[in-house]
Amino acid sequence: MDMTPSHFGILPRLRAAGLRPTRQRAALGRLLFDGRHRHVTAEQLHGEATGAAIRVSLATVYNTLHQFTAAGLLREVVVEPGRSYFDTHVDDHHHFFCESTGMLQDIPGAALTVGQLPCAPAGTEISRVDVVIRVRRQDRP
Amino acid sequence: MDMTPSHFGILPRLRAAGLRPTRQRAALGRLLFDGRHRHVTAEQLHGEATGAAIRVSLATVYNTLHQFTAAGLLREVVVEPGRSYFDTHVDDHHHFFCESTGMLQDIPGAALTVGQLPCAPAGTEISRVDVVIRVRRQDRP
DNA sequence: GTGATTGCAAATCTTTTGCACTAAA
DNA sequence: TTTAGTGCAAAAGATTTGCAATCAC
Repeated sequence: MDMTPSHFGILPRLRAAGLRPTRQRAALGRLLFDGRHRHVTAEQLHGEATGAAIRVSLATVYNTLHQFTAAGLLREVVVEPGRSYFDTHVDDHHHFFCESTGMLQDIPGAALTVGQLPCAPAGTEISRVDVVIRVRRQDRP
Repeated sequence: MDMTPSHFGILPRLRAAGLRPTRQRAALGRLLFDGRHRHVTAEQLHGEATGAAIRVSLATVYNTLHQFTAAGLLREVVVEPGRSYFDTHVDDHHHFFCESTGMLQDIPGAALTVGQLPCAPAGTEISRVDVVIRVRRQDRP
């Protein structure tokens, strides 16, 4: 798991991914890869950029998130209909999703084990196994 | 796992769930609970109804699917951003999702085991564990 | 310069809502 | 009757797309 802050490496990292290091991509990359594991929606990231006085259109945020995902820098997590989360942690791991707050949280790799896996249907191969543990706040249901 | 065809029992079943057995609900119920385990989107079900000469508006299909879900007759499965599937199989089980075709498929209960489960974050309790095995067609990637 | 990238606004797609109308009890 | 349920069309969100302007190389 690479937790290296990419402040200083975002440009080469974009180049390595075949993405031209534009002002917008670099700025969004710096927001995203700050060394923490983050789960953001396009709307959230756009808000952060705006708050940081970075001028980016929402459409570009969407495009960039998908380009980063295709390049393997991000991973898309689907837990709610009509809203996509992007995870800066791309290694194999799973998630808690709080239905009360909409908060997404990594499950430490070792804390969850998937035992026996079934065979994929004929003619298909497994591309990924996603486990989502849905939780609810006990106090306000 | 109750595989009883509900052709003859849909009206009492709706009443038991506190839902007035209207023409539309009964018709959609008959399409859904035919003894198979089905995974449908609102759009698909609306198409089926139309094809079967059942006049229902798409809005009513959405309302009905959510009412059935709230009543425990259906279960909502989220695997794609911007599209909800409803599963007529409400017992504990997991899914294959084919990214190539958008097809959803039940995983037989015994074929998948989740081993060690982590504790839920403080102040929360587990409401459900969803496992989605994403697969891709080998021939056309 | 040249082709990739961006911004904007409009378009698209799924889902929800408001409200007058209809039908179950 | 009385109240829940329905249809329609409009609204709401999230995401995408078309195209001219802009930027990296």
